[in-house]
Amino acid sequence: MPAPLLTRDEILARLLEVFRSRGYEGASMTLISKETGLGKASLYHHFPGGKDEMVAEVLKHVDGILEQFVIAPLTGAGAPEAKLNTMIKNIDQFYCGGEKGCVLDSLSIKAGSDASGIKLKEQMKAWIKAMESVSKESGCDAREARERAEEAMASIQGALVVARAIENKSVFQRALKRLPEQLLK
Amino acid sequence: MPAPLLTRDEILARLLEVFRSRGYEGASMTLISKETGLGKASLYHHFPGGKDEMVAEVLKHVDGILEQFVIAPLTGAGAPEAKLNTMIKNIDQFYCGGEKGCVLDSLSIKAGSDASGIKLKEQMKAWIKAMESVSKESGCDAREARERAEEAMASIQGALVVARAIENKSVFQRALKRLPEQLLK
DNA sequence: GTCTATATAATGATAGAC
DNA sequence: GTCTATCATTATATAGAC
Repeated sequence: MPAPLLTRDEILARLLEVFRSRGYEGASMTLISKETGLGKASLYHHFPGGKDEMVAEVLKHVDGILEQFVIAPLTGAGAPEAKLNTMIKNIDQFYCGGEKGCVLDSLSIKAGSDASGIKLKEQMKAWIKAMESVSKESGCDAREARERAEEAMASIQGALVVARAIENKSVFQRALKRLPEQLLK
Repeated sequence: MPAPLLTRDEILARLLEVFRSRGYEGASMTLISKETGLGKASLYHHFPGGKDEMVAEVLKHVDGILEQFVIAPLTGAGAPEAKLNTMIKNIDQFYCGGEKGCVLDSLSIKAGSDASGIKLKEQMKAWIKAMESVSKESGCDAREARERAEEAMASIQGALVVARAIENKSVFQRALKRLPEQLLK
């Protein structure tokens, strides 16, 4: 009985990288095997439901990242501007300064209204809601805070798309820099 | 010798829909056959190079759409605000008010630095450049116009991503509404 | 130019040894 | 828990009739 080569968290972290760079259909079992270093049989041992279960577990893993990098910083104590700056620093790191794409975008192509589609929707809404709350704290009324948060989410996602497409990370960096004025009154 | 069921332009229009909704890997020949109404053998008659050639031809077709809906309106005669409003009306129609995604995003997952990747990059740059020119016309200096245009591109792309993810087209509508103040001095 | 039928390759998934 | 070997299915692509 060989010892596990990777912890479950390490496996999920690598799966996340494969899915966000290749999408659902582009992430073949052969590629997943290569990128994780695990044989196909090992992967099916960990995820008997195959790719669908991998996606489901990766999205649960993303729940944790979202909580740690976005929700907790934004909903804790402190001044709105300071809390927002923490989130900005975190997502700059998570997206490698704009080099890497967002899994909520990559996986949304395959996702219809199935389980993963619902999950993706919930996660983006949770992110928006957290930004909405700091916007309210800064003095925006309910509707304005909501709209500013949705626009901020679009700025982040759009900057990632454009940065990848034209291979220029500065677009993402400027989007991050504009977030405070975009969200706070 | 049966008569052609579809014109080449109609075929390309349908292929564009398949690729922008499913991405490269998600668009299987079986699905493409279903969505275009053409048998696989017919598809290979029109595109001997298979899916790669389809993508290449679809992107050439997108050149025309881009020229007609974006480049020509923005670089022709007229006041910057009027020209921009024409583009906004055009892309609102092309993306069905935010219902449909952008093929430059959907296909960017498969595209590395191959031919299609280079083409996607060129097309998004051409779009940005056209918006940059109206920004300059409105009084922005070179650098500011460039940055505003990149941010406008990110606004459009991001709004499409968010609108699809949270199933709320109003995000895209508001992004369109903000484009004039975003681009023009 | 389109069709049916088929060849060939890659895919997701499993069995059984260790 | 991981491996090699293999299965069944689906994929891309082609041949040849009409």
